[in-house]
Amino acid sequence: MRKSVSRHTRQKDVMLQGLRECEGFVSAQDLHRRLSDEGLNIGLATVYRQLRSLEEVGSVDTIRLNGQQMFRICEDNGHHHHLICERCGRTVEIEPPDEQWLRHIASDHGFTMTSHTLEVFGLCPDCQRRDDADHAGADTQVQTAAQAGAQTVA
Amino acid sequence: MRKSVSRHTRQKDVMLQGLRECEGFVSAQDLHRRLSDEGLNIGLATVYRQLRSLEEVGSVDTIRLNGQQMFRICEDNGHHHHLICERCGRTVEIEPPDEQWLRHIASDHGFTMTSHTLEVFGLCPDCQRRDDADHAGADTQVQTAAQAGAQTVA
DNA sequence: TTACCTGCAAACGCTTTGCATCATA
DNA sequence: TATGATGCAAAGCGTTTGCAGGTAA
Repeated sequence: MRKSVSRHTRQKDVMLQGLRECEGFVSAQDLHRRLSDEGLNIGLATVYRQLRSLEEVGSVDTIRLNGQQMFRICEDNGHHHHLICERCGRTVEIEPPDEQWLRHIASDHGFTMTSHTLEVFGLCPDCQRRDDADHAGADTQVQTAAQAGAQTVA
Repeated sequence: MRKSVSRHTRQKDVMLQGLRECEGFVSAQDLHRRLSDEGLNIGLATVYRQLRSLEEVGSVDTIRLNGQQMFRICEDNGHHHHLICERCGRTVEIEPPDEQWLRHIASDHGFTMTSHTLEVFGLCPDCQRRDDADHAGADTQVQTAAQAGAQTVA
């Protein structure tokens, strides 16, 4: 069993560049489209493969939103959580909750904690403003895509 | 615009019964298979449709695990979170984190919080024991399905 | 020259939908 | 009897994979 060495390719650069240009989380498909629009040709499969390996190494962190996996570059390592705008995907990192507390809760039930997720969804200042403007005109349809999405709990 | 009235059907009963028999979260497919095995015929599409409407009403809560949506009956309303065994899906409800704190964090960044997720993954006592037994034999492959799954952050 | 990486397209798994039929109220 | 619910199969969607050709080292 030989250890394979990762090679440097144009596509990898393109990927990182694309990720860095994003403010918040992007889906694989969006990232691919965005790169294609810039004329930086790269296969969709490659985007997925690259994102997966970046995830494994911990260079991107991911969440699930609207049935898709969303990715965000993350140069620093270490565990953190996000405050996410459910409209535009803009992201702010927030401090982790008290992990000791979580671990404690787990062991109270005989569980050994291995991991946890915490995501806070909301509207960023800009989208809020835009939202208010919209409401001034027509004010039906309160439900947003993200709220309709799976994993979020009110 | 007339309000449509929900009808009582055999399938709905079967669904609820099936859900009640589950200790933790089940996927739609598993639930369907489980019911079929019991001879309670019900279409897969119906299972999905039913789960969706139960979710809308708040009678089930859901999480995402391994790329599937998992469902769990939840007779009480009110927001809560879960401690989930990543091996067998067994679930324990835990108290919500300090929501005021989350809301505060959000507004610190100009966000309006609309929702949040918190899931704690681990091994339940039983699976832990089973795991130890396995390790006594072969002790390779540490990675579990759930750890490899998307939304979990180490 | 080796073997990792890429692109394409086909395959996949979960979920949703169109439509004809069934059955509740 | 009217119309919401169901079942089937097909379609949809995001994601993964097989494979032949490309390319870094």
